Order: sequence, then C-alpha cells, then structure tokens
Amino acid sequence: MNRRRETLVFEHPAQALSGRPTAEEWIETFHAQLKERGLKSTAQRDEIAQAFYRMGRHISAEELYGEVKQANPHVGYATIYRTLKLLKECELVSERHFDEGQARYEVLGERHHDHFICERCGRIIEFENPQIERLQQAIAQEIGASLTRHKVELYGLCRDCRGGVNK
Amino acid sequence: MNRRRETLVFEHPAQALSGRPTAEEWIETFHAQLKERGLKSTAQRDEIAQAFYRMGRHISAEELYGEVKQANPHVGYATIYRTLKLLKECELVSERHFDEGQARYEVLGERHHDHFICERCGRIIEFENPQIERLQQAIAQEIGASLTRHKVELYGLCRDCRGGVNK
DNA sequence: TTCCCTGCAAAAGTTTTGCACTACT
DNA sequence: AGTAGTGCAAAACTTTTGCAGGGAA
Repeated sequence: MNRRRETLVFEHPAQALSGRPTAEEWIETFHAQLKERGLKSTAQRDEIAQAFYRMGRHISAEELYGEVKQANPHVGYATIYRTLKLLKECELVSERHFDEGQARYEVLGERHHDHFICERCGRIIEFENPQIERLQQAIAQEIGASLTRHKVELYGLCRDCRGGVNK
Repeated sequence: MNRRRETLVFEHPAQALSGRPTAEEWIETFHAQLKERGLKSTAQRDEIAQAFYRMGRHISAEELYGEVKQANPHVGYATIYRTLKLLKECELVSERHFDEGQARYEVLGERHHDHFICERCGRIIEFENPQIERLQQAIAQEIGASLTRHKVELYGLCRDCRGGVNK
C-alpha cells in the first residue's frame, strides 16, 4: 500500500487531549449554556462536571458516580444521569455505546477521532484519519443523506495483546 | 472529489440479501454446529432460527419474541436470548448495538457491509465500500493491532427526511 | 436413561421517574 | 417567593440465571 501515512494515533492521553478546552473554559461554557436555557448552576452539577472532566476519557456513569461520591457522598445516581443528559444537550459530552451493556461518555470540543478497542485487555486507542472522514461524507452523498455524526470502531488485539501467550 | 464511485448502496432488502444462504442451508448449518458441540436440535430452536431468518434484518430480541410467540405462544424470553447466544457462537448471527438501549441482531454469512441510520425515521441503509475496508486495515497496521471486526455507522437524515418540513 | 433444554419467575444491571424536600436566582 | 434541582426509592427496561419438569439422543 503506497498510501502516505495520514493517520494520527493517540495512544497517550496527553496527545488526544491536546487542543481540548481547559477545565475552566469548559465549565464556563456549561454555565453559559445553563443560563441560556433558564436552568440553574448548582454545586452538584459543578462537582459532576469537574469530576467528569478530570477523569478523562470514556467514562461510564458508574465510574463517574464512584468518583463524585468521594467528594460528596450524598449525590445519587439520578443526579449523575440527569447531569450527563444535560451535558449532552449542551453538546459538551457525547454518549457512546461500545459493545457493552453500559454507555460511556466523553468530552466533546476536541478534535474528532475514532476508536480502536482491544478485545482482550479493553484498552481504547484513539485515532484520526482524514481519508476516512472524507470517505464518509462521500458515501453519505451517494446515499442522498445528510450526515450529523458517524463512528468508526475497530475491534481486535492491540500490539501488546498480540504479542501475548496465545495467538 | 474526483474519486470514482465505489460505494454499493443496499437500499432494498433484496439487494442486501443477495448472496445470502437460503433458509434451508442456514438452518442446516445451525444443526451441524449443534451436533458438533454435542447440543440438541429442538423445536424451539428451529422455530426461533426460522423466524429470525424470515424476519430479515436488524431484529431486536423483543421483535423476535413477538414473532415467535405467534407460532408458539409458550416460548419464553429466556429461550429467545439463549438461542440468539447460541446462534452467535455458531457465527450465524451477529449482535449490534446501535445507539439504542437494546441490541439488534443480523444474519451473518452474507457480504460485509456498514450502516447508515436515519435519526428521524429510524431507517437503516446498508452500504459497502472497499476503500473504507482497505483504510481500516491500514489504520490497524499503523496502530500495530490486528483486526477481528469493525463497524462504521453513519447517522443523519435520509433522503426522504431531508426533504421534509423542517430542515 | 442421561443430560440437555425449556418455561417460569426471580434476579441482575443500567437508566429513568415520582415525590417530598432543598436551594438557586 | 417562586421555580428548578436533589436524593431517595421505586419503577422500567433489557438481559441473565436458578430451578423443577420435559424431551432429544
């Protein structure tokens, strides 16, 4: 394959996170969006949003609940879910369903990327490939559809797991 | 974009289904797989497998349950799920999680394809694009991973819904 | 005859909702 | 003060499991 190397691979969180708004900017946007909708800023919403931002990528509601609980043992699951829903509506967070029972959430507002999921160790590697992006737009056009979002998920064995004992 | 048109779009079930094994071949394979594992063929398994094959594409457990109930009002959900699990193990069925709460299942053994999902009317359009396939392999190589499966899902408005009232 | 399979009901896991109380604005 | 938000518990929804009885090999 004589294609020039276009894919950017984000194996280390620091790489993937570059270009992402700072925690302050992000929370500020959240507050602005709340105000715009006539909704209130509360201590819980801030705690949850901050914990979410701090924890990093591909967080489940359960993990977020655990984290927030440490700072404030009184929060309930309901508030976690309600706040995540709110963050989605404000387009600060996107919800993803990898092949599991539960949803995972990630911070929006950084560069678009897709995911590789290791089927053995569960590691998630992000990558970005402009050709795939272009191709998807072209396909939508052929279908006659407009595209609002898309996802590419690759499943397999990561480098480390390939080198492992079996296979 | 001066790319030549490579995408095959399957908008009509008949197109997507071409090349798929017949119901008889498919059930036969199921029986063979069961025997190989020392498991039994039963009336319920056949009913479920047949209903599944007959119903076509992207079926949920609930829909399948409803269909099978009509022929045999005694079947329970448990048997539906157990049989779907079995069909997956026999690689006759694959499970998919689109962005919904429930899983959907589709017949394997036909050509690989990806999905466009209309966010308004729920219509699912299948397509096949060799470039995307190649690109995904190339990306996996760059990541250093081996690929066992992958999915591309495009979300947006289909041709009909775009033409609709708002937007 | 021996297990495997089935149906039922209960359980488990995730997410949502009703309600009384609390607390932003 | 008024309205939206919170916590709790219960409900809803999807999927899994335990168990006693039934059926394929």
